[in-house]
Amino acid sequence: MGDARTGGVIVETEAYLGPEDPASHAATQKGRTTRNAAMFGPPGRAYVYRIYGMHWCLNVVTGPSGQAQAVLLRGIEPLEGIDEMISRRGRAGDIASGPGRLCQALGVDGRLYGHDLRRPPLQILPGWRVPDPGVYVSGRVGVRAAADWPFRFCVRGSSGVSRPGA
DNA sequence: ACTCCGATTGTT
DNA sequence: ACAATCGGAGTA
Repeated sequence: MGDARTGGVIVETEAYLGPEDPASHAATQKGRTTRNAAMFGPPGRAYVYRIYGMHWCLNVVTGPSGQAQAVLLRGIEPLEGIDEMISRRGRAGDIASGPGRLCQALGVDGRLYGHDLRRPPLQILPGWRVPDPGVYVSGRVGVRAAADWPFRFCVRGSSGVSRPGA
């Protein structure tokens, strides 16, 4: 089966701002390009891009049109269609912890560029509140510029977090 | 046209 | 510690 519904709870995210954020694909020097165009579009859409020539990364555009703000989804804790996700990943461990793994597990690729995340085949649904003590903040992973900006949010103790910290 | 390198992952 | 792998972005 390659059509089983898959999904989980988002447990690790990273925020990226617009021109004022040197680590953002929308940084001033770069401006609007073909690749980051979705970032400048309306919120609630998917900004998908390829990294290192082999992995996909999924962002949720968050700022209003023109502001180019987005949130990178770095990890989910698998809930539905686990077998399908394991099949897509080709391994049982680390199913969807990490931006690349998350996309592979959910079957996300460039076809979803600009997709409206309120509707199938990929949607974000209401979850539940996590009390502040259950969340910790850290610097961003894998970036050179502004790596220390406290924009990474993780659910404490979750197995879906890619690089567990405090 | 050419070079550099990345919001990563898996293996050595 | 390092290879895999390639298109985007900058330079010319």
